[in-house]
Amino acid sequence: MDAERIRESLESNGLRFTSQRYCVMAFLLEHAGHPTAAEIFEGVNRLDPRLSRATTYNNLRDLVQAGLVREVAVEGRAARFDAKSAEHHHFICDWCGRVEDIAWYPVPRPGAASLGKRVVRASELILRGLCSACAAEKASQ
Amino acid sequence: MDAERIRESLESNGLRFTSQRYCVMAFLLEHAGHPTAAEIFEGVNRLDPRLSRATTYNNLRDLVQAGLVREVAVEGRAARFDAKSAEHHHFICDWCGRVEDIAWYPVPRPGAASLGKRVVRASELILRGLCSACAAEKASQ
DNA sequence: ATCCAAAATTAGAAAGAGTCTAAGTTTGGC
DNA sequence: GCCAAACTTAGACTCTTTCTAATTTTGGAT
Repeated sequence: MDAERIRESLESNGLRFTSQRYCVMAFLLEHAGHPTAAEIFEGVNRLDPRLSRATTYNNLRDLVQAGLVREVAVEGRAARFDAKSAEHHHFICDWCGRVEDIAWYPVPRPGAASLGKRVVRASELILRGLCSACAAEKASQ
Repeated sequence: MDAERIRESLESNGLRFTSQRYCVMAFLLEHAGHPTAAEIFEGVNRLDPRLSRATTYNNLRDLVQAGLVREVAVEGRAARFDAKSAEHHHFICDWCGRVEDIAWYPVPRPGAASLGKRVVRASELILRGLCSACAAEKASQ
């Protein structure tokens, strides 16, 4: 996704194209490893100090609302972010908190009976366990 | 699950049976609405002031590790807790953050190829959208 | 029953993550 | 170029959770 594509995505969602917004989105596209807000702030701010912490959070919130970015809450740790590209599932490491993508495959949604009057917008499958690095470390101990 | 059953569950996981631990577990069994740590602390502490905030968190951590309690991280909000009983999925309201149970049905796990050397301990399906209260409120506006 | 070490609990301080405020700056339509 | 709305900012603040160091409780061994 180049700058023009990002501009279009933002504007079609009623968001202005600002230098800061662009940098946050570009950082997420270049760093697919699910960075935290703090990592995004540091990464962008190091290259271009015209980005504050508050704006990092504001822009992440706006990008999530616009559907361009996905947020993954991890128990007891900072949330992680993900530029939405191809559909995929997530794996969360119990030990180090790392979030990894798992190739997408279809998962059935529940029937209307068990949903009642709820309005379902999205469904996601989360796998938990040990990432390969942590599994190796545990095995060698 | 009565006191004796709770005692056995705790001891078979190497946890001592303490008054505080019991109260936290009992509170979760009686309040299936996925309370937050703060709600559990207030609820138990009101009846029996011999429970501190730190112990609430310590016990929740221990109970989760022992597999008796499930923790649900919600983006931008306090985690919610759940005494593990019958298997079920979760619905999280985008608007109010409420967590609700969805009747269980089997969900396929990914093939070994897409897992690599990861060790998968659990998988969970999370549905997102508006709970019936929030959906009704939105519709009436 | 009593003693002991390990486990658990406590209050309060501190850390970490995220939000808010009020003032200043940028954006894009006119 | 002008203007209002949108955006950004620094830093204070809130909320959730963890840590610390001292005290208490627990259950096994006498």
